Amino acid sequence: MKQTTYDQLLEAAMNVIRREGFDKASVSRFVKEAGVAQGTFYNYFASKNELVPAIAARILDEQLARMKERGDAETLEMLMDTMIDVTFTITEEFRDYISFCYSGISLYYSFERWDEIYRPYYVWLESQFLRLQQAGSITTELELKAAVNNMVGLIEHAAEAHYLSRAVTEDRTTAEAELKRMLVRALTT
Amino acid sequence: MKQTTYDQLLEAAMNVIRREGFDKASVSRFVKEAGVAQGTFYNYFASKNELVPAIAARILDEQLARMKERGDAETLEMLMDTMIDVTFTITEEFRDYISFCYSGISLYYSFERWDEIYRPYYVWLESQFLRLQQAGSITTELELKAAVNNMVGLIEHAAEAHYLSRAVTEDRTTAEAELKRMLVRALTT
Amino acid sequence: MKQTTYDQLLEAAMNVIRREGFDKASVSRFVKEAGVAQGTFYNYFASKNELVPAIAARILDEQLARMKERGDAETLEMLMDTMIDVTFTITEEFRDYISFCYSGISLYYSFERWDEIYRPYYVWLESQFLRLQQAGSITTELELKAAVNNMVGLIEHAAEAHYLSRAVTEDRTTAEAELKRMLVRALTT
Amino acid sequence: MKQTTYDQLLEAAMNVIRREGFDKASVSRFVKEAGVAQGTFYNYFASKNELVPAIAARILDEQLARMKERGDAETLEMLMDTMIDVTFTITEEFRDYISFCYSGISLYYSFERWDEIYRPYYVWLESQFLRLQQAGSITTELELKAAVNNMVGLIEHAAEAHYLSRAVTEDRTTAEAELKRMLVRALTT
DNA sequence: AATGAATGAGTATTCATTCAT
DNA sequence: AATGAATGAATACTCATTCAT
Repeated sequence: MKQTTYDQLLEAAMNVIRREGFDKASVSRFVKEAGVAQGTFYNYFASKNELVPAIAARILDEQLARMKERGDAETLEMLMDTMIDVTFTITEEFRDYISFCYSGISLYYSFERWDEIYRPYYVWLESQFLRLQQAGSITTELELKAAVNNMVGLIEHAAEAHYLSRAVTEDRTTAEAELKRMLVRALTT
Repeated sequence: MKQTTYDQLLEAAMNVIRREGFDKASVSRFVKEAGVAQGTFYNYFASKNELVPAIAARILDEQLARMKERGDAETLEMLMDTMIDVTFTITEEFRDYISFCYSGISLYYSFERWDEIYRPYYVWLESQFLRLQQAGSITTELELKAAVNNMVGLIEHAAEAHYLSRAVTEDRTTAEAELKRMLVRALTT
Repeated sequence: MKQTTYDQLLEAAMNVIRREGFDKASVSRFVKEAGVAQGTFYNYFASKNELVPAIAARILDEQLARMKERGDAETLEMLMDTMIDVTFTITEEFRDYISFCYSGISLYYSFERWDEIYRPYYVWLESQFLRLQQAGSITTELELKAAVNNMVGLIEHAAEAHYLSRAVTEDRTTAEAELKRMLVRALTT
Repeated sequence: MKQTTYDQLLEAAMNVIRREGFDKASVSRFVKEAGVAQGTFYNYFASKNELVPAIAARILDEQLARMKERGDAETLEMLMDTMIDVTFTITEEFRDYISFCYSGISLYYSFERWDEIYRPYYVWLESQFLRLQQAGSITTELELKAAVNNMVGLIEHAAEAHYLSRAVTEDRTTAEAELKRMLVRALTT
């Protein structure tokens, strides 16, 4: 399957940024690595800064795709397992970009930009929740949006603490187990 | 007492860097903020990068000065109390610069540069240890340099975990108490 | 035929350098004189220093073009006449740049850079020699590369002595005649 | 005998200029090498450029001093011998500065500046000529100023051709002998 | 006479962005 | 959609010179 020019550019930019850092990396390096002309970059990205949300979106897209791959969960616990596992894996894989995306977006853009990027992810999660509620697997007492929000927040926080901070002591399995216990206590009656 | 040009420049640079970040901050902003000419900057700093170790040294100088202010400790525990308290306070005050100094120095300079900056700090601490040992307040079994090294490392790690990571849960008093218990166990027989 | 931007820049730079000298001349003067933007210079020359070999190459290109214009020589003597005449004319025309190129290239670049610049010139000369040898106009005893090398060296030395040193006494015709006599003695049996 | 600050500065500047070239050499290097403060330079030289005629004068002073050392010549030939010998020696010793002085003075100053520098030298030579004429050793037919001028010009030209050009073939003794023969033919009846 | 801190104009170079083809 | 030459503002750094002490 042929890669679109957009994908070529984004991938090239991510490689260059990982090697050189966002500030030192230049648009001319991106296009050289992607094998396209200088001006082509601006057919796909309004500016160099626009790469930051694009990379963030790419990571979240990947994360969502992998969750969908696992099929519909039958219980809340199964959904949690999927979310935890995928989030930890993605955080490990894209650790080089995550904190850069956080600081980059907060530097160049408003908070609404984050919301926009996260929207498809939340939409899918909420539909999963709704399905489980309708099937009776989750108590309807749970306020859906808040619950999803908290889950995502807790899981991301744990994964980042595990992979991005200098002070990792426990192994991934332990970290995931502790996280799950906390989530179960928080979300089930 | 009139502030020296060096102090004016360093303070101005720290303000600008906090506002704009090191990369975006320009030498011309530093000098404008300090109210001196462009060239004056280079009478005091060989390059813009040279600000990084200068800021690190300034922070450590301040830390050392505050410890000296407290006077000579009579027991190891009193010395620990001073170190912990001052380190936590300084880390809180200069939290905006600390991780920037870590990454900046490791990026632009060799490890020896850190040693050089820390030297006066270690020299003073070792002299305090020696004094306590000679006064009989610390067992002479303790290998002085290693002990000082470990103490500093542990305390800094704890303070940074407390103030720089996004995951602060316990309050400062608790964090300090736990830290001290660990240190006491580590350094007394 | 419209002049390319490269040609505009090179010509402008040569004019400015002749007037102000290489050190005093600034890139901003080059681009102003060429009527292009500051950044355009760096689309064609990696640095200001890179003008030095570019000017040298331009002079040698001109020299080679004029020799080719004269058509294929039928005897070694005719080839000599062409080389001598063209070299003297070029040396006179570009006297302002020749010693500057010598010192500039040896200052900023390795000897290989000279070789690279001279290569097309030597390639053509060697092909001319080979043709004359195959046509029987030159004895095949002559070691081709060394002969070409020596010829070029002698002729350039004489032309430079004539036009660049302050001590010109004889007229050009005499200088050329003496030079030719020496070359004939050196290269024919 | 203690060296004056002026002498220290001039000597330091000459050393630095020989090593780094006039353009790259900086006033701060001069004063560092001379061991004086930055501002002191400007107590002795109106500008950095003013070093050029100062160096030229220093060389000519040295040349004149060495001629005077030899005592009064009794014949024109003896005077020639002295001039030739001293000029060749000085040219060899100061070869690094001579062409730099020529181009520097013509670049920054008017021709009169040269005259001014040469004046003491010519004054002394003319007095020597006059003495020899009055003693009957030189024919009074010789127009004094023109003769001195030509002598100096010829000798300097020969010495510079010998030491500064790339094409030195004959040895110094031969060069001096030829020069003298020419001078004798030119100046004696 | 000597000092040396302060000056500020000047330079080479970079790079995100534009636009005619 | 793609190109890539042209743009020009911006930046770190240099250094001859001044001047109050």
